[in-house]
Amino acid sequence: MKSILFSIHSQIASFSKSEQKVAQFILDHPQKVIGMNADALANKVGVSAATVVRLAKILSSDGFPGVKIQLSAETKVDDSLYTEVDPKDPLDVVKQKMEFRIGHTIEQTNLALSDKSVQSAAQLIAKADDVYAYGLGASSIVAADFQQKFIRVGKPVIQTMDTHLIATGIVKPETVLMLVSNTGETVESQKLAEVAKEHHVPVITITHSKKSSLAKKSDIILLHDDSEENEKLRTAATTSLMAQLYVVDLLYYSYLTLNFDSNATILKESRNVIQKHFK
Amino acid sequence: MKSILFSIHSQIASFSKSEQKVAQFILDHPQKVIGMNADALANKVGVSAATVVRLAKILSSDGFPGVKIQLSAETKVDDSLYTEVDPKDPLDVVKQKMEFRIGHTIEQTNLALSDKSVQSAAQLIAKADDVYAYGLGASSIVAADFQQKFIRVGKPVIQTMDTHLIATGIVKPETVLMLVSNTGETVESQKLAEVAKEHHVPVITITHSKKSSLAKKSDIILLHDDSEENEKLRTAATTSLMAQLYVVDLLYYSYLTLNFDSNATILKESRNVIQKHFK
DNA sequence: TTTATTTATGAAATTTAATTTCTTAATAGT
DNA sequence: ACTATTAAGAAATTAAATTTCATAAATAAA
Repeated sequence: MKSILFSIHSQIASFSKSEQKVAQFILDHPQKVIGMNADALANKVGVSAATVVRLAKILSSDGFPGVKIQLSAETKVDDSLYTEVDPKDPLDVVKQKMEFRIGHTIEQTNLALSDKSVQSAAQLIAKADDVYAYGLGASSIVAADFQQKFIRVGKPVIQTMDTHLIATGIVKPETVLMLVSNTGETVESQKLAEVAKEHHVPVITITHSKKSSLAKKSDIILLHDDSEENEKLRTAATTSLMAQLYVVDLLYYSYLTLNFDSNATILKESRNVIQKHFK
Repeated sequence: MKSILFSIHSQIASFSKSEQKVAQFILDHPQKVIGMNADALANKVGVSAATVVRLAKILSSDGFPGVKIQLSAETKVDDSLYTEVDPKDPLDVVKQKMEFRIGHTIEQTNLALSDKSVQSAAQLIAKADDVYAYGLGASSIVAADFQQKFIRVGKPVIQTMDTHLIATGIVKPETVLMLVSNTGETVESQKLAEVAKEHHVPVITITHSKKSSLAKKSDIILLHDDSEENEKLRTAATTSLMAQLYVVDLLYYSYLTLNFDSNATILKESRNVIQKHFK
């Protein structure tokens, strides 16, 4: 289905003068139009209802009500939901707010994250002999997810919180270091990045801040959204966690497609193993 | 603006018999309803148009057309996006598809998950002396997140993959066992549930299947969506993982609000510790 | 169990909104 | 300047939504 706003935009030159007035109003105030009837819109822009309806027929086979329905599908919901969760909120309100926030976070991450970085990161991992992953706190969960996903497609990842162990591992250049740090300021991660640099080991970092100290020490930055700037109580920041996991998932996907057939085979085999021996 | 589907879901019990027929049809086929008029919908479910309109008035101040408009806003139109990610898709298409899928998953989880269960689970945890958490594979990540969140608010959670250790821990009735299992068929989890039952330890389970063996052995079931039925390649099932993490987050929220002031104080203090000693 | 009262429901009437038709005005082409 | 074509509004029509009202079903009271 095509975007109706886009369709208006690209067709507007071909409309008649009165129709253009209507079309322009729809482009400027789609949200308002949703709440109007054809008559009201006609009055608002100073044309007749017939003109409004005629235009509507061009835009949608379902006439004016159809236009409103399509506008509603495209015009993003109002932002009243995009508020901080409050400790006084009942659970069903929290659910609504969270649903909205998570959607927003993923959307923002899609914008922030560069496809090229993901693909380069996937290639680095594919070429590497060993991959080390490190994250502290909530980021350790992301590092663990990274490990699980890649082991399943035959790419062993060492994930540990023992920084000394990682430091001793990343002395060969055939290695890759994956760091996960929301703020990009975790001291331990920075130290590991320095060690990696010394030994010409590429560093991939998942973070929300491209200006952070860690970002500056990284070869590839996988940027995710951080909508938690004004977090208060909702510390453990599930939306940030989800954004990071989402980045890992895209990276995993990108890796899979690099050599799809062979990776899919390994994946299938690793599933069979579980199925056969543990179920 | 509240979600109309959510609103129907939570109010449906209070509707009359005929209204319920209409409401259920809307829940099952929102997309179809958008293309119908009140009469057609009435005929489809075998009630009168008056009933349809009456229900519509309850759901939206703008009556039946208003309901259609709201459905359109929520029912993410583009079906082509709601498809399995394909290995041939370029990354930007994958991003779009994933954004949609994740949104859908959270939405479905909001519908599946009962507020009452979350609140009861939070209360059980609050009353317990010790909490044990167990999950295997991707579910271990969820269990780890659960542990992290609750430790930060002063409720120690023991999370380990050593089932024997957990089994020896859950012999006192002041204990709670949290199990995470997507399918609800993991053998180890079932064994732990049996041990718990023997010692009158309540079992809380996060799963997508309420009919699973594990669900039957649980005292509280926290149900999440699983849109991965027809997964092919996208095994590591990030959307399921996110749904589970989301459930944990709601549980955490619910726990926090039980005794908000004291929990917020502990949380603040635990943050200060990190800030002061590790940054 | 019977009776009263409330609630639920559909048929028909009404209202409102959308759409079409028809006429006139504006514009462009000869 | 005259004719053909297109544009646009007023009024008429049609379709949809909504309300009213009578009746049936369910529930409570006697």
